[in-house]
Amino acid sequence: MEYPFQNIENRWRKYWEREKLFYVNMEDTRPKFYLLSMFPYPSGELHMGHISNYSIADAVARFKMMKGFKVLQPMGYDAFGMPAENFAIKHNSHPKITTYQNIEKTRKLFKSIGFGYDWDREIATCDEEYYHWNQWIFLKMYAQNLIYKKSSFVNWCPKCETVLANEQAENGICWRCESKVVQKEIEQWFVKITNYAEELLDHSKFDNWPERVITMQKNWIGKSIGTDINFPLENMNEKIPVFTTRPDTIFGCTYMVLAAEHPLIKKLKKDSPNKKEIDKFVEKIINEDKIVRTSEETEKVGIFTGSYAINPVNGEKIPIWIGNYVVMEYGSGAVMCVPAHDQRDFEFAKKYNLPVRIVIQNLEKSLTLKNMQSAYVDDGIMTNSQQFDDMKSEKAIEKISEWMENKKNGKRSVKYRLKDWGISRQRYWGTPIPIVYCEKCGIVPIPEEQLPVTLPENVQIGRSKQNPLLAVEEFVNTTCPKCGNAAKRETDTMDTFFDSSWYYARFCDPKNDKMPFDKKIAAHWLPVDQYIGGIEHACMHLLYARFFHKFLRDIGLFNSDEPFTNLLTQGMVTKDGAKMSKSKGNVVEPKYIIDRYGSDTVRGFMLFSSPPEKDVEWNDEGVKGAFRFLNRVWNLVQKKKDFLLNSPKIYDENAEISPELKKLRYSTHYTIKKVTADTEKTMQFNTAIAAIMEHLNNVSAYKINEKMPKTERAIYRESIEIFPKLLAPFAPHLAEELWEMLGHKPSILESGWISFNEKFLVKNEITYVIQINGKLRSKIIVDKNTSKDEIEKLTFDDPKVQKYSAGKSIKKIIIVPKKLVNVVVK
RNA sequence: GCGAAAGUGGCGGAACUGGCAGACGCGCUGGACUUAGAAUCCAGUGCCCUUACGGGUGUAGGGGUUCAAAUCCCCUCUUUCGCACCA
Repeated sequence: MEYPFQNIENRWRKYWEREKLFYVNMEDTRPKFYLLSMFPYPSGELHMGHISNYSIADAVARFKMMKGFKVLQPMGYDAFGMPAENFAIKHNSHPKITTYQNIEKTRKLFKSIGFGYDWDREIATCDEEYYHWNQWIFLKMYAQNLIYKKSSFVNWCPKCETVLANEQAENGICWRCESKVVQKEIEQWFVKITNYAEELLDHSKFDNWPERVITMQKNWIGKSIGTDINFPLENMNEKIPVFTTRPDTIFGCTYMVLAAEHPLIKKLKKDSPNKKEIDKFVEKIINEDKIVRTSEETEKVGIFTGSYAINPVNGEKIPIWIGNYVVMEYGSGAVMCVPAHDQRDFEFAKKYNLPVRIVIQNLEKSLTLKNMQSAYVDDGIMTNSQQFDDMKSEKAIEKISEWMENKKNGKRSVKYRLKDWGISRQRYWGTPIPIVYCEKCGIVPIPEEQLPVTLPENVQIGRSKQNPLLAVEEFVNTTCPKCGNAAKRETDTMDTFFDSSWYYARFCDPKNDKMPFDKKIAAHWLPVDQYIGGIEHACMHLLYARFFHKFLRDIGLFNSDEPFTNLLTQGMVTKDGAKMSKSKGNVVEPKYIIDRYGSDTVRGFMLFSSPPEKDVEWNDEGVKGAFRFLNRVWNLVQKKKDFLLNSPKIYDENAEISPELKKLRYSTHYTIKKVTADTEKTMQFNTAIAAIMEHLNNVSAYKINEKMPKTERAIYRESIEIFPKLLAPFAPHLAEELWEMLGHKPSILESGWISFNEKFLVKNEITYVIQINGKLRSKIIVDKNTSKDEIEKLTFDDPKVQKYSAGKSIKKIIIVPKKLVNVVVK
């Protein structure tokens, strides 16, 4: 018979809610533990990925509660953004209606699973009470000069007259109308995250972050140390700054390449005879996919501008080209080209017959223009470089930089691959940017007291081609906060990453209507002790949130440097080797599985099938296995309940007991140790659950009878009493039920975690593995105190050893204490 | 393309700091129970040779270091994630 999971789960969910077990009380003086899972986009359905993610978090939360912490586990919704807007268009409705409907559904599903959230703290980023503070933070950043406007390129569909996200413009084709996407230059708002680049590179304040996330962030920020050098233009009173990490090669610079987006091109082409070709070329390059364009394998192409620059170190006239392999986003959008010592420049120079000059020789001095098949990019000895000849190139980097600085023609500098963060979106469903444009006063930020700038509801979604806000006259037309004259509102809304960059702080004080959160309350809860979410957020979300934290610290709202002390990146749920998605038709509905087997089974399966940071492959049969396990535990307790309740709880630890009983007690204490360590240290719930299963097998194998002496009854009782305790993080409803069946008062979460006795884990006998030439041939069991000499003697007494060493000479014998013996024979 | 990871039976996975490969679960095979099925329980289960005893072989592929390699090093292949307007 199946255990009555439905009754059990309903009953305990109601109990937890009634007793407010997961609602945090600020008066509670126990140490805090803030556990946060990345909040979901409310699509109206939870998929298995969510269940997996939140089951991991809930297990940690419950474990920490039992360990005596005051656990804060909140939940909310990342509700703004393109998918929500598109969902509404598809259903011919309004995002506000559909989003709140979907939130309702999502909340219901969460509640049906019994996750331990403090629902009083629920937030949705599309609530006015939330995005009010996005605007407030925006203004604070604006006041600190961290926000500015600049023109940049966006994907633009000429037919739909709308800006497209990268995913809507795959392969340069509009997802709706299949027109060719072009790059359009528009003015957008940017956040100077680069001001914090150096501090973001400092990962030393984390307790436990996956090394790979740290590496990815470091590479994403991409610090490089080099020199800015100015190249004067011939016949023009203008200079082109270039950034180079190899100033030592500057005497070998024979031409220069600008990015197609470089602002100087407009000036240069004026006097050029081939103006039309340049325009055509630039347009073509700008509209190419950047990943493809800058790929090493893509053929380097360029066009001569007709203008020349002067190499400041030797006065040489060098041609200025425009090329596809230079991007505007990095450095200054211009590079000095040294074909002999940079592979990209080398290929470009070969193609267009530009001069190549060797200025760094290898140690053998064997480089010649004729034998060069590729650029020589290593260090070496300077040559063709006037006063720097024969110097080591590493030293020349220093000397030439110094020389340029003295001549006021350059400066040592540090550049980052990290770009400033473009937060403008030409879309409706997001936080309005609190700015007005006044003819008299220019760009005017809305005063704090006048916040929030409410997102108007009266819009036609999906009808108008451009940003729907442009058509809402009562929104756009306003008065200037400075001079009171008529003015226009900004119609761009914010990137949703802005919303999710500080939500962890709002959860600490979600109802505050004076501030985004109270300083003292935030200081109490932050940083988040454990953050859990997908690896896909390694660079963007996690860097943005770290940046926000540092900014809010700098304006005095936080007293910590980092938002998340520990990070766990969990894997996704796959089926048939692929991520579950509707288009692939491999979605498993959580609701169906929960109705059939219960939430404890689904949690158990998710946690058992693989370690948390790995993907979980969904398997219908595997779920049945988890269900079977919980049934076996329930049946065991159900059957033995009366026997156990009539057995003593404590026993004499020193009493002589049978080897079988000793084994059972060993299993009990070993399992507690294993589950505790796996849960606490590495969150390896898969091995923790495996250990509980193993213990169940051990207990089931132990035969009992009514006449068993007291000590034996007590040890047997102990072996069963640990099940509800150890299962409480993974199968919380069943655990509560079993705890009560065994005569305890609920809730088990308030009963404390369980400890083991190291005394019962001591083994007196040790099994040594005997290897001959590294191959397992025999085993010997010896007392734990046996000396090395004795072990060696026992090894040679072993018939197997004699068999395999017969007629051979013993070369060596290696004894690894408490493990093995390896005999090398020949 | 660049950056970051991963690869172990039929499947999910386990293996401390280099020391018995395959814990635990699924599946499969055989048995018990049953009118029958489902469920449950018991036994077996990497592959190859062998009736057995036993032996060989095996952690994506190739090479190396070591008494000893899934684990360390080099090369190759495959898969996954990210690449700045998906969140």
